[in-house]
Amino acid sequence: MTSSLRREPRQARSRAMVERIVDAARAVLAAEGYDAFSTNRVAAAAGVSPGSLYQYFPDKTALVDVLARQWVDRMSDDVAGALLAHVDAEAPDLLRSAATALLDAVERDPLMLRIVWLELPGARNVAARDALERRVRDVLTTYLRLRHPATAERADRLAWVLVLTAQQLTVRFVLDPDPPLTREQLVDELVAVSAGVLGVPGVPD
Amino acid sequence: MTSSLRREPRQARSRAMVERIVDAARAVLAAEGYDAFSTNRVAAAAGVSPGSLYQYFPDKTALVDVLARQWVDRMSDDVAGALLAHVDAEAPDLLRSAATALLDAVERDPLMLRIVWLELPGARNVAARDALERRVRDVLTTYLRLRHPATAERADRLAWVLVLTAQQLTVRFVLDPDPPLTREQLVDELVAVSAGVLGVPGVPD
DNA sequence: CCTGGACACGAGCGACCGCTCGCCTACACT
DNA sequence: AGTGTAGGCGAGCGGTCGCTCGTGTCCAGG
Repeated sequence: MTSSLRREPRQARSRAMVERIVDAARAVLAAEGYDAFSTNRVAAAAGVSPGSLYQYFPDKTALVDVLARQWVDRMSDDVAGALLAHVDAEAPDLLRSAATALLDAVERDPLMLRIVWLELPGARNVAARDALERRVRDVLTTYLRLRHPATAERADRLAWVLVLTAQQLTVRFVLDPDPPLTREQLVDELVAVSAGVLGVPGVPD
Repeated sequence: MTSSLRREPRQARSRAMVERIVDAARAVLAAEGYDAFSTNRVAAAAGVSPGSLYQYFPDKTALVDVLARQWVDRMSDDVAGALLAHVDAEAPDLLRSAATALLDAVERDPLMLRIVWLELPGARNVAARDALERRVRDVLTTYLRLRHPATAERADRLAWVLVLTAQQLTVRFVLDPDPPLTREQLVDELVAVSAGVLGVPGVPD
């Protein structure tokens, strides 16, 4: 991966400094929102001078990009891994496992979720979410082609619908301070939606 | 409704000025994004001095709020009206009509949709979307209780799921410059999702 | 001990922002 | 014409921001 750093930190001390800056950046963002996210503020929070910050990050957006990329990578690893772990199950068990795993992944870091989803300004926000969606959608499309050949020729459409739907419901559930349903109810609804789209039986009810 | 204007414009000339400012604000936002949306820039685009702008708007956010509120009002009128217009149909015709009407409404002003969804900064963005969602969800909840009494006790949950899902799919479809499905296919998927959640037959296939 | 260069520092530059306020014009009314 | 006033005007204020660059520090190699 090409680095977005201005100068590659070669010594342990330099790498520690970059890490301190990134951690401080995440802390400022989480605690005070994007409005307070100025480079001077981040440098101060890291106990570092603005000049030092700019030895390693070419500009402010590079710093945001590092945070967003870290989050997207971890999040998509979680989700993709969770889906692949249940590949061998049969529907509707598969759907239920996948829904639960997805919800677990989304719930793991609500602070950064809120930041990436709601705080980052337009362009960065969209880029991060797109990267996450594409990764998850690719995994799902591949799975559908392999394990659900009946829907093969519309696998890309189905993956688009399922990813956007499941993402929206889980994210909003986690971000909602007072959600109108419980975790278990949400999983039920996720199963119902997926079953409806896939044309497989969800709950025999 | 309480006005967010600093001074209520009483004469025709004043009202025309407010309108010019609001129109210019929308134009700047649409053409150059929120980064270029400075009060000086808007005033210049309206052919008006910054001082005049601040005779009617107490601060910058008030101007954004007017734009957002106009959009939310029109959008939610469209959606709620479209839903109520098909109240008498039977599923799955009802679902198909509702899905089509929803898509029509969302497609009506893609420019402002993009602005409210992607450009406005966090807080304003969320407030506008919340207002829209609540309005549509209320209509849907009422409908479900009346016409779908079998699901009455979970009507609020169902409305939450349906509104978020349909909203996400339609909005993303409209904003996506190269969507992976056609309009007709999207309507089909909306019907399938809704049918799955409601537990009614969607397409007899 | 001397020296050179990598690195960290932080005051501050230049630009732009939201917003104000004293001035001036235009018009209603005498 | 004279005059009071509502309202439009725009230079510019106070402040913040992203970012720079001259200076100082520290340490490795001779």
